[in-house]
Amino acid sequence: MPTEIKKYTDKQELIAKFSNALGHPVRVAILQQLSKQSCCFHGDMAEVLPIANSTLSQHLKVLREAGLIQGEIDPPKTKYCINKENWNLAKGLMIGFFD
Amino acid sequence: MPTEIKKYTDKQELIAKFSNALGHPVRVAILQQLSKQSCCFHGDMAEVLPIANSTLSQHLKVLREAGLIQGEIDPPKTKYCINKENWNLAKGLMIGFFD
DNA sequence: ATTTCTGTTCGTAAAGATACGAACAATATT
DNA sequence: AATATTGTTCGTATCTTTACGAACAGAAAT
Repeated sequence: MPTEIKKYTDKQELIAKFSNALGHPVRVAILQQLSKQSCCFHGDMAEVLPIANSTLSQHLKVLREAGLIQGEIDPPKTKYCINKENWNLAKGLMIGFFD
Repeated sequence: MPTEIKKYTDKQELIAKFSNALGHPVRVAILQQLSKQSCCFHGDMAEVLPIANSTLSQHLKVLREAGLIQGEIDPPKTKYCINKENWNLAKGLMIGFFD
């Protein structure tokens, strides 16, 4: 495992990872809503968005795995919030990227 | 064709489109280089990047179709440049998005 | 005219993304 | 205990992305 050849810098990988998470309009919509009010329930988003519930779960998972949001179960509902640390990291990277 | 139901706003679609283009580290690397020196030949990038020539062409096409770069043939070479108008559009959208 | 240089496009394979409904799990309510 | 509510996960189908080498195309030089 020390024989891993890095093809890209950590920064390039990070920018790509965050950008990828923003690469679908429904995920942009989710994040816009979430950044506006910081937190939101799955159900409230499902009412507004033009996708099936299961598809929404998948997109939320993508955002979670990219580190941009975090979810917590607040039975029987699930509440999703912006992960502020990574959100700010992404913000800084993107601003730096565009100069 | 008037019966098109819009699922997302133009802004959401645009952010997703630009983000998608940034969604692969090699494309991030290309744009970093290009934004640093404004223009660059295909061949010079090919020397540095860890991908085949044909793959590079594909990635450049993705960036072109997203509007972030433009290419012009300067025989026998091909020169690629940042599309400044769209670059600034993307910059503005991303900054607005992250607040 | 043929060869060289540069880059694109084609063909193709493997992997990932997106979508949905059905089935499942966990908690709360009856 | 049975039911209802809320989301997640599973199974599946379809499409897209990424990658490569081979074949191709255009201009320049021999």
